[in-house]
Amino acid sequence: MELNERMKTILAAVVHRYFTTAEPVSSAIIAQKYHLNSSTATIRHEMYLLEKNDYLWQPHTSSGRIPTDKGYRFYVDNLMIKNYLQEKEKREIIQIYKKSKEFEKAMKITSQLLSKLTDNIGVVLSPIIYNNIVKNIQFVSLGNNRILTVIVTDAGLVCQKIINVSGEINKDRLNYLSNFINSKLAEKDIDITNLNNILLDELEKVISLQEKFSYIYKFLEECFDISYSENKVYLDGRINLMKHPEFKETDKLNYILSLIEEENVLATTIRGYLGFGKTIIIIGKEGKLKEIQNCSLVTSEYSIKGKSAGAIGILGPTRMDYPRMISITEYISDKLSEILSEF
Amino acid sequence: MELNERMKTILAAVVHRYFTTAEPVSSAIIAQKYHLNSSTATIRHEMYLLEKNDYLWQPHTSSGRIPTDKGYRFYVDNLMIKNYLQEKEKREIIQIYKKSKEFEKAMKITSQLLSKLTDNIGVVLSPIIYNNIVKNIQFVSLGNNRILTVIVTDAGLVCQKIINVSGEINKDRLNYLSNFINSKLAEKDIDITNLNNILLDELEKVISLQEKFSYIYKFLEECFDISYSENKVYLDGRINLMKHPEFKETDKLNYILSLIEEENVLATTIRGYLGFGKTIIIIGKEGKLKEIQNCSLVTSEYSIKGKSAGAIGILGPTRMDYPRMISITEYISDKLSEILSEF
DNA sequence: GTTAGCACTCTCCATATGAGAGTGCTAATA
DNA sequence: TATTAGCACTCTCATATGGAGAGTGCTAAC
Repeated sequence: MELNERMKTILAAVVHRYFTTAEPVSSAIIAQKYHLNSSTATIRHEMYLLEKNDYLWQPHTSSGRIPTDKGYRFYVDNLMIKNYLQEKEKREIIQIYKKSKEFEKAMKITSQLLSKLTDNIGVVLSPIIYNNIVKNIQFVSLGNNRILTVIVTDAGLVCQKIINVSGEINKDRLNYLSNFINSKLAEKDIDITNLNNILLDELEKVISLQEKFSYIYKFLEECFDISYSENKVYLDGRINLMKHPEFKETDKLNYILSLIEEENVLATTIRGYLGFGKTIIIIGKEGKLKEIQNCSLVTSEYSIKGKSAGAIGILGPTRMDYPRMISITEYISDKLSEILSEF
Repeated sequence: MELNERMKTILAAVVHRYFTTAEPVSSAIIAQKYHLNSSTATIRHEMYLLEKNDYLWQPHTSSGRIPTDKGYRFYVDNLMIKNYLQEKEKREIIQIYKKSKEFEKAMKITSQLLSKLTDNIGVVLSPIIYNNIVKNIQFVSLGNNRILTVIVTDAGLVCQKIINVSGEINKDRLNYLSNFINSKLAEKDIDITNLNNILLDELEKVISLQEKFSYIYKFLEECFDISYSENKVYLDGRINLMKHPEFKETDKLNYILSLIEEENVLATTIRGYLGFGKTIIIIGKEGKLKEIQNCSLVTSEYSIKGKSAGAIGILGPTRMDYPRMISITEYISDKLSEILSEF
């Protein structure tokens, strides 16, 4: 069924009013506050039709209406008016980012900003570096048979890993190995997923058979292991959920937070939406995770030097101010892209 | 007033029963379950005296009794029977720690273990390195005028920091500087707080006046800045609070969690108790933070190679199984000490 | 010093009641 | 045909009421 103009106006009004008050919206309120030139009876009739078509629902007969997931979806896709952050807000965000001279800090600040500005949960996925070309690998001997391996990629990402070796590696040998590796990296572009394949092959040509079966080879294998690129998740503002009346009951809250505590599940879900567009909005049951079926997720990709690197997002009740959530998420992801590209 | 034996037994019984059921404890229950050879009337009389002396209180006349902070304190100091973890539990903990080949992971696992085993919030403070002697400082050039500085201490702690330099530093010069610094470090023991004082003085003798006023000197200053030793806090199990009936009401929960979200406040508080003994127990209002006045904190120091390095702890309602909380916290802090010492 | 007995207090739960908000339906109207 | 006024009906929510049950405090007796 095609919605007529009045129905669209009413739907938008219900979404807006419900977001504002968190109470079912009555026909009278719409007539009063949204200046439709129709009587409550007419509005009621339209609402009845909207309900029959699954855009609205009632908690019980004789109560006002609440948007369904479908209602929200229609609103987001067709009715919502894009919101732009005020210049003042933008300046404040930039100001806060000035403190982040460091990668970890930038991630943390981002999740804090998201949660503070939206009163929801802020989520930041650390950059994935799979598609990054490795520019340089260095070894730093820390003593006690520990070696710090530092990998620098073309996008400027730095990955570190301390490796415990089961025997001593001579300093000169370590230097030789690192020089050899870096000369190979200079010769051809190798991305981080292929380190193991390509470099170990090359190294086999220059290391002795004895070394090949010793801890030195084991060490090299561990160096090139892609588990560098840990899926780190930065979460902030879990408490914010409690501000929303839909989570007044501790059970519901508990249910959601149990998912949140398992940071990885949420991260994997968000990664699953990567590549489908700059900003993705998942409303209620559209998502697969049953713990957050009365929540919506607004995610936005960020990039480093033009390469898509990760995503940030906010998680809150389906009853949210979508235009604002989207503008905040997008603006922050743009800023984060800029900052990470400068690092 | 000196408590007689029966009063002590009754107090211990009330603490135990109240911990188990979270309901005010009646005289009848104590007579039944704790095999005192006295009638309920007698027990009631003793409870009346305990209440008059501030060891117990009643939510209302004609309800059972609940321990006060003073009651818990007396129980912890005088009545409680030390609890030892079962061998099976110890093995499980050791098993889980086997996954932690890495510093960050060890910290995270520790906070998870604490929260899972105690059903409370697990807190882990990262090691402070102030009293550590610096063994070695290395510079790794990352390109784009970024230099990774790695400091290794005698306890084996590794601190890293990426520094953005405002101009290029010649590779040989960087090598010279690092060699010079390391030779000085070998000559005398310098702890991390004194890096700035001692090394900059020494360096002034070997760098040119031009360098002294350039970005190179600035870089060195930043290298030796002790902000390396960031007070990182690992928190786990915020949801656990909700399992406890005392936090059923969202307001109370909110109040506490607002503190928890400010990780640093909690960290600073715990640091404040460092040095007063291996295990410190703060019950209810004994603590200064008003947000957690109906909570108790059990903290235990851990060390690295015999040097006190930091603390772990659990935070939960004052109504907790103190003997078990203590044994878990202590056992885990010992294991953590071992693991960090091996790194 | 201890205890049986009992009146008294307070909570908690189920039930009842009425006001208020909002709808659905119908018949009248433009 | 679309819109609207009017009204009966439904459901929630806040408040009041009463009775059962748990537990105490007190007193008198042992």
